[in-house]
Amino acid sequence: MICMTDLCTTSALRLIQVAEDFRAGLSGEFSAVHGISVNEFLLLLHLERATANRLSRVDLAKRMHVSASTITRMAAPMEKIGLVGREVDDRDARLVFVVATVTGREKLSQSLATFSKRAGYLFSNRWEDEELDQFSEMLRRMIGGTGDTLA
Amino acid sequence: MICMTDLCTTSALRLIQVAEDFRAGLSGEFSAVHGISVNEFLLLLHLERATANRLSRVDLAKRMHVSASTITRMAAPMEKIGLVGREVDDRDARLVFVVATVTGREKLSQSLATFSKRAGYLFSNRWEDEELDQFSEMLRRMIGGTGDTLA
DNA sequence: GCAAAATGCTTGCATGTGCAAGCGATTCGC
DNA sequence: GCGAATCGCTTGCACATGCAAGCATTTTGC
Repeated sequence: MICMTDLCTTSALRLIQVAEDFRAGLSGEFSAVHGISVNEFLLLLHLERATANRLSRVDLAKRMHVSASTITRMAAPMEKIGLVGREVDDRDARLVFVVATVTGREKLSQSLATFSKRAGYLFSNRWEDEELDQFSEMLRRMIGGTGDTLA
Repeated sequence: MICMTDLCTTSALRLIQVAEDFRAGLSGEFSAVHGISVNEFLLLLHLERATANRLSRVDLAKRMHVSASTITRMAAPMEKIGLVGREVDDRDARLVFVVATVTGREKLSQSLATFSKRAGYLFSNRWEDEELDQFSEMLRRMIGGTGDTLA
């Protein structure tokens, strides 16, 4: 018996599986070719797509579904190797923004090319343009409307 | 300029984001209501859907995109609380299969209900049945054809 | 104005995970 | 058959991460 519940469940399972497959493949190439993790890539991407190209640590944490302490500990080595820097807020001394350096933006650009290549593998030669359009639009509708989105 | 590459990239980013949003929400409810992690749930689900309802540790590792040592360390506490047991292979003494106990299957059943409920939230009231059908079929095509699939 | 609550960030501790090494069992090459 | 290579699993170590506590700063309630 196929009912709506089953279809939702199956779709959600497939969604998780496809995302994890893709991410697992990405992980190897990222560390080998670019020397960064997928999460570090996503951190740089969040910065690039944020207003003013900078984000506080708690904002980053919410967008990346990790704790604030993880952001602190992710940013430290990225500062050390010059991918990101920090900016303080004039009005609120508690805020410490994370900003991408020029080096960080270059790293993001190179990593994004790898990402796009693999994204192409994931879809290409299987789907019509129209199908992909529709798929992308469906996913857009599934992302929460907070606006703090990557795509 | 919108080209195929951009569309693939955007779709892949959205795919990852939706999957992580969903998984993050699931994680809290699973630990609070069922006392298991999402990965433990997925381990039980892999067992349920495997032929003979059992899998070796390396098979589990491949299907779950984790290392073999992680399976060893995940299975140990699950054995302790009676969710899974172990079976040895008569012909190959190296193989130690992981099998779900009755308790484990009950836990899976309850957890799957939570999963389905949240999967329903993810899709329901937004999509037509036909759209969801198509979405599910698209995801099916994106899963590698090894057959070791959950859905 | 000021104390209390809230906010942003960091740190200590516990847990989860991957990698490499090690051990026992099996298969391969000859 | 037998040694070497392979395979399945486990363990030591290092690293990543969440939670709770702590500190500094800001906002709130009065």
